Amino acid sequence: MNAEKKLTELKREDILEAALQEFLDNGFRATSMDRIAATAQVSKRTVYNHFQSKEVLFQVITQKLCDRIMQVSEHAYHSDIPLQTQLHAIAEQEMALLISDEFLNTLKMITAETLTSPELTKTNVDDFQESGIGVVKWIKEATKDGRLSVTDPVRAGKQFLALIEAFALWPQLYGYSTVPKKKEQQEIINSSVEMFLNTYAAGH
Amino acid sequence: MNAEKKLTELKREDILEAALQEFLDNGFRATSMDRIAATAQVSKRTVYNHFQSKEVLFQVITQKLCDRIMQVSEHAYHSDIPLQTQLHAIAEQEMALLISDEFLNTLKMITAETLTSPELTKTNVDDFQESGIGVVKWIKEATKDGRLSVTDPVRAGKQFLALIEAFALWPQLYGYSTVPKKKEQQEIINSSVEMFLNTYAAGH
DNA sequence: ATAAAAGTACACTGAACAGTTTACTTTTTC
DNA sequence: GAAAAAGTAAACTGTTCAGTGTACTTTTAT
Repeated sequence: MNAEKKLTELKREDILEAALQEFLDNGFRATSMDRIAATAQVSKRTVYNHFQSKEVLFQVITQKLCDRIMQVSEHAYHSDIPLQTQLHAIAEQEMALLISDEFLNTLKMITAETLTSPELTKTNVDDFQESGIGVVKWIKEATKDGRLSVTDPVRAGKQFLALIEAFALWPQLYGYSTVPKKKEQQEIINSSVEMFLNTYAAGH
Repeated sequence: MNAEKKLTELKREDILEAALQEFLDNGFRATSMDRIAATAQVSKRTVYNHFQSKEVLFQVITQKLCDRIMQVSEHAYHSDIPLQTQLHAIAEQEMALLISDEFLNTLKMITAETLTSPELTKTNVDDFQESGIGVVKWIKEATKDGRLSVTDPVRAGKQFLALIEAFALWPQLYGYSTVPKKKEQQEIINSSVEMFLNTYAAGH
């Protein structure tokens, strides 16, 4: 018996790590099980001993990635702090997530697979869909507190995030723009907060 | 000689039509040249006589699609019509494009290929990138006319479009929402116009 | 009418790749 | 230390598919 971990456990981790790398780099179709085995320095048979099929391996990996990334950002509402300040913090947190390599690479992979074989990524897309929930909750609380005037909090939340994603997500997904610099990030956030409050702050 | 068109021209069109159908339905990778030939009712050799390779055929087709779809929507500025009215019309036109089957299917295909083989769709993505230009021009004119107060027209344009795309594009791309109903479309447009003018109309 | 151009059918090459089988070795467990 | 569990290497099956070669027929141009 090994003082550390069992061999079979180590092998499993090697496979997961290699597959993660390969899938992120090349996507599902373009990644071969032979290559995963080689990268993991493991025989192909061992890969199949741990994972029934390429599909299963892919799903295990994307689920892990989504779990790690999709800690639905909760944004505590504070009745004693200016809305502008709070929204600024929310925007910064959301943007930090969007521009992280980890998030973008995962989204790229899942997007590609969603558009070619939706079944493969069903649960992952469901995860992404729920990402805006934290903001919506914050908006509801600020509304209940009388400081926002919002009739459709889900729509308002989507709008706020859309203003950020337009600069910090979609252009990067398509590769026609790189991650905005710090100064530009601040401008985007300021402008988004301003637009949101101009429309939704209570008392005009 | 034929009174109509030469056979070779007809064949070429049959191939393009079949390939368009197959690529839109199944994407680049999942479409085989054998299948295109069968659908076009043409021998595979003929396909290769007209198009050097699968890549070339794909690029010809995506370029045609983009040309048809990307008639950069020009929006004439009228100094004698309320901005709200004009923006409403602009939003309606943009939304009509986004929710059209033709646009969405093309975007799905090009997105999928962009994320797996960027070289294959380079020029297409460049096209999409320019799509917001019409709105930006309108904003510049309204600003010059003193009715908008906008320091960064490109950013303002992206923001306006983002507010629409958040409801009428991205959810449909990922398949977690269907095209909004007429009534919902109007609400989205009204809200987008309102947000935009609340921030950018001249004189607060 | 005839030569050149284009099309057809179909067999073929060569590569990639998911997943299996086999015969053997190493690690773990009791 | 022996049985069972896990790993290994490598060959193999079966399939898909881009692209070619060939021998033949149809269309078009002059």
